[in-house]
Amino acid sequence: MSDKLFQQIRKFIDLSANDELVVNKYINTLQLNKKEFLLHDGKVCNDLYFVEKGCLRMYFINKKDSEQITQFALDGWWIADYMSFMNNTPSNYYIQSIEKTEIVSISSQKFDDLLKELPHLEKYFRIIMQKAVAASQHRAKLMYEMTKEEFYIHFSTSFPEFMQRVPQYMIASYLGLTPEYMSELRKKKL
Amino acid sequence: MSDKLFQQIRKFIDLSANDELVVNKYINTLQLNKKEFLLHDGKVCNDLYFVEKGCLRMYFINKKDSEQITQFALDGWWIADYMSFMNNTPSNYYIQSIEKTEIVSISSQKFDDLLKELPHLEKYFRIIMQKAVAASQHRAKLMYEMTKEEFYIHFSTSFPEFMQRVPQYMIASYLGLTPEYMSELRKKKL
DNA sequence: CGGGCCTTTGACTGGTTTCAACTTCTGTGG
DNA sequence: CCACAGAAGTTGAAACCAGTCAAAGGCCCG
Repeated sequence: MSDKLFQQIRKFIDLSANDELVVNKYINTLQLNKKEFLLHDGKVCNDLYFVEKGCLRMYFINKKDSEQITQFALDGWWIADYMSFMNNTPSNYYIQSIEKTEIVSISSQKFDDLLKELPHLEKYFRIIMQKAVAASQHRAKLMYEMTKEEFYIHFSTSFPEFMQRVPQYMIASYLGLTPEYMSELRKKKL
Repeated sequence: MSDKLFQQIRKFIDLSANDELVVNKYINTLQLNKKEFLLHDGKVCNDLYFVEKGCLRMYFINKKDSEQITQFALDGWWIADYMSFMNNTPSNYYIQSIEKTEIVSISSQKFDDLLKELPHLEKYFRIIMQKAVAASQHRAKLMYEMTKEEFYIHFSTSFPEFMQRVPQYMIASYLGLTPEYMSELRKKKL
């Protein structure tokens, strides 16, 4: 069910068996097949999503009417449009499964209630958010210092298994380059 | 002293006069003149910094031996190299004042101690981090969807007062364009 | 008042995108 | 289980956004 989530929480704070029961009152679990949506443009991002197993992508539609991927979420990652989530404003993003995926979700209302009932979970989420900030600082640095070619090589050597798992055009989009150019880079490196 | 910090904390949680005294045991305040450093390459980022008043920049040295700015921090913002802060690993960044600046700082050790003594501050920091994640999602989206020219126009119209406050070459660096190209864009828009 | 840093200008270059056409893969229905 | 339509990936030519380099001008601060 939501084993990986509890396992992860326990990496950062103590969580009693009873706490676990409490958490279970607030969360939902859902099973997604390939290409199912958790969020789409125009809707408020009412939930935080935790990937138990599988893979999600987050994207928006750019001016040229094509999908621009901004994030992937793999096992053990939380994902949401946080701006929309916090302010209850409509999102411009889509969140969609790339493969069969198990999700734990919690609505913003229940998130508040849960944290009221179990305040020591604040620490877990504070750490998770802190890690997310660290990760985005790191990613921003990479994008500043690397050319597209270097960024592609960096990514493909850092996450070779991931390259197998998702279609090329999605990786190209995430890396901010065209499928055509990525194809050229690929050829060059084989 | 650290008025703005307490004021900000109270926007998100209750903070008693006594809590305030406790916090004061853990934090430091410091006054910086222009161009003083809080962090430099090779050093561990041992503190979180809160800008009471003034302006900081965070940058690293790229392959071409020039400064690449990744973040600014204005009044009311927290800044740190979170990767270095959390893992106690050496940073590749510099954090430096751009003008006369008042800072509140807290070391990672004292940060932990403070949160142990006042656990309900976890909520404040959770929210701060969550906002930081939201902001970086937003920034990433802008960088994906805009050309450099659009990004420059967006930035200069969104923060006109800031444009006056810091040298052009720093803004160019932050926006990821050369001073020469930015100069060209400027001319075009006047 | 002078030196060095910041900004501007213009010519040239190249990394990356765009477009269009072609090939290969994949999944769905008959 | 095969066929075939649409999706994904490749190729090559042309165009362009933005960087590089070099040199001159402006301006701040000691």
